[in-house]
Amino acid sequence: MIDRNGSTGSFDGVHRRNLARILGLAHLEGPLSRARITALTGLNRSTVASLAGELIELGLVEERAPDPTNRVGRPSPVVAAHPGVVAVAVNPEVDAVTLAAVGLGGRIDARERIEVDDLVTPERTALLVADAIRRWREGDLAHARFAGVGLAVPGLVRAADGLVRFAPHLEWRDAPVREFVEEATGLPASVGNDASLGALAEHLFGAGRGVDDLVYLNGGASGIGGGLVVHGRAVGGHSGYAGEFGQNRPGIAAPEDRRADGGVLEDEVGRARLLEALGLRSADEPTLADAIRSAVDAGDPAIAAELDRQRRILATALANAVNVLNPSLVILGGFLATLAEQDPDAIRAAVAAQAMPAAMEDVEVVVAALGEDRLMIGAAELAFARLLDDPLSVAG
Amino acid sequence: MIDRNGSTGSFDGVHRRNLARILGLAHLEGPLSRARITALTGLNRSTVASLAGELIELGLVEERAPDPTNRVGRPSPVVAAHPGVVAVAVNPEVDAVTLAAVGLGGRIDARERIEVDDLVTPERTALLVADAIRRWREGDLAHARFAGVGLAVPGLVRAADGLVRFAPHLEWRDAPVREFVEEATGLPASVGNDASLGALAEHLFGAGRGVDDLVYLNGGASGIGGGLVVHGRAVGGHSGYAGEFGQNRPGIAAPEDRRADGGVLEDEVGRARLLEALGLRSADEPTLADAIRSAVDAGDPAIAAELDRQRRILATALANAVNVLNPSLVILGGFLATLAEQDPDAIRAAVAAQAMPAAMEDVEVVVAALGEDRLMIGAAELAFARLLDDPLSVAG
DNA sequence: CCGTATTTGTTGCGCTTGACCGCATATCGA
DNA sequence: TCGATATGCGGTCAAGCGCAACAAATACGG
Repeated sequence: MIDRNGSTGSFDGVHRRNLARILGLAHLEGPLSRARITALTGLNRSTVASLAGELIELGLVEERAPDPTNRVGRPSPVVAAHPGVVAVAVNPEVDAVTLAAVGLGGRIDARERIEVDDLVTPERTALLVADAIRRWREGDLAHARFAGVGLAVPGLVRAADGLVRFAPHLEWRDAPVREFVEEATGLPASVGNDASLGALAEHLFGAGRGVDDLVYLNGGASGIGGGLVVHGRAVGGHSGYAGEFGQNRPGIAAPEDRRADGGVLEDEVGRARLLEALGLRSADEPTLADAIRSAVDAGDPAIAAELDRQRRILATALANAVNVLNPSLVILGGFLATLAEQDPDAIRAAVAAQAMPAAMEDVEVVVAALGEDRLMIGAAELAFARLLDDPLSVAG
Repeated sequence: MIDRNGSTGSFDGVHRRNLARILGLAHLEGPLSRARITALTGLNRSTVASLAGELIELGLVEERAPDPTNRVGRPSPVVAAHPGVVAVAVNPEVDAVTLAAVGLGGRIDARERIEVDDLVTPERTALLVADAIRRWREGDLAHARFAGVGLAVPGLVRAADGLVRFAPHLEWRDAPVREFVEEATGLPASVGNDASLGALAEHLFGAGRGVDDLVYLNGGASGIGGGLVVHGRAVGGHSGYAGEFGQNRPGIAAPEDRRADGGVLEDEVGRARLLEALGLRSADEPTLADAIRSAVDAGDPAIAAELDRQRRILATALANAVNVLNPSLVILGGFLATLAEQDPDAIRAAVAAQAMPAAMEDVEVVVAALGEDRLMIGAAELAFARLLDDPLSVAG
């Protein structure tokens, strides 16, 4: 109740937390010397040595010969996450299921995109995952240790049990996909919302590294999702549904900017309206971005007006978020990144015009950095969570 | 950098944290038996006894004879926050400065409201505080230990150094009021935004007790402010300006509902427009509430329409917050509470109509519980923060 | 090529602290 | 009055981290 962390307040708790801190550093910061770990954690040299040794015995990290560092003094061994520890990341989508084996540190060891004709069911997703793991185990990843499976699902996921409450495009409703995957693979599985996991990935490994308060918005084919980081932690909310910016209703200053009566953000700001303005039927992300660039370069007034309109409305939604959350960073992904890249200062200026000046002082608006690996890395993080939180939990 | 808490990860850290946990329990839960502390913390009986003894020696808690508990077994001594430990809470406002001496546990030992004719300056505020402390020290609180001063300021407060960036109604701009108070009183001082501190108080002692994810909105004379609690912690944002709901621009579905062109939430939803609909010039909070009740009971259509209009717009703003933060509780204070109490289910229904159904499942909308003491308790919490975080920091 | 300064790993020791155990004590019910 | 239950208290134990001394590995200067 008050006690957050099992055995906090006891020696065991200290030990576990210190192990977790070192493993976390190896995971997030990449390979780093024991000396650097000592500096970053404030622990004693001897303590770091002993903890690192314990992590080595657990098979979670390995020590390499020191990097040649042109500095005086005895060189310090480099501690790195063990390459044999991998998580399975899964992203079921309308047209395909993407799977990846992701190592600690965010290294992607294998990646597959399995196209599907019909909508994939939760049961079939589980089978595809089990099948991929079997193939990987017979191939390059024969000696890998699979820590678990993380699923990034485009829909609402209940945090308590990983139940997919509703994924409109997949037509999943109250789908216990976590249990299906655990049964099919024998591995622990976790489920999260795709945009929230994207936010997590950008926070840990992308444009939001080291930023403790950020807002992430992603424009996908199916709408606008997002995620928050507050106090350096991803925000799930009470049930795990936090971050649904697409369902917000921002103010629309000019009535002629409104397209959908009583509509929400993703009715007004969306790929479909951009495609329409371009006269295209459909396009994937890079194609759309190229088409927009060409049209703007050619001086097409229709696309310029539509871009401006969407930017204005997006800016109001972002200003609302800035006022409430006072982040230091706003990250835009998907077609929202395209919207922003087209005129990098325009978005920030439009937000600044509507948000409190003080809150805007330290806000940067940037484009997401991780590209298509984002969801795989976020999903893997979910699968690694238990291990990173308590490395001893995997001890045999 | 990684290490949040000074000496976390060492024995000293464990000891300090355990002391802080017990003091925190006595502070937040009120007097409680050693047995209950043992149960709540998971610490060993002997450990609790030793830690409690240490806190007694520090003069922070005291032990009383056991409460008569009609149960078998040896009765357990009751641990309570020491009544002699107090914080000074200050709330400078346009017409008056309110001061209070608040004990651990939220008990208010003294309270003064000093009316001012002209706007109070930061310098004068500091003198008023020092003066009040002097009087208290000569009176009932002769033996009290003043832990510090907490100021709840109606304006933007920079978290890093407590600088009041801008308090429009007080006409303070970049006011180093914290330093003024520290110089005048010789006590450590902290400054926070009034609405954020109200949210903190409601979270710790009011309608939001035990709730880890909540949104608080307060309607004051000067506008709408608010605060958030995420992961059980108050949200300040990067610079401390978080919670400014009043500056948001929610969608307004019916154009005829709009009153201010290009206005923000507090231009549309405000006391002034309620007073106008009632034909009143000014009124304090209870008077306004009474007037609204009477008018509604009398079937006044103008006030009913205005209440409905404000509720609709407020509901959109709340729905936006619910979608993004997925709280389990929304707390309304000030005239927003009046707005809600008038028709308790109407607000929730209006929010539910515009927020995601799943996110609304577990949301309760309630009225603030603490009344006029809210800001004093929140400000005192600020002053107690250091002590509660590390009880040993006050050791001589 | 060698000595010195610098940095870091290693080792053993000691301190701190919470868990555990046994016994004394306090209350209630029979 | 006695047994059952639950707690307090003191002592002992075990575990983990810091510390200090020593050893090892590197750069630099002569």
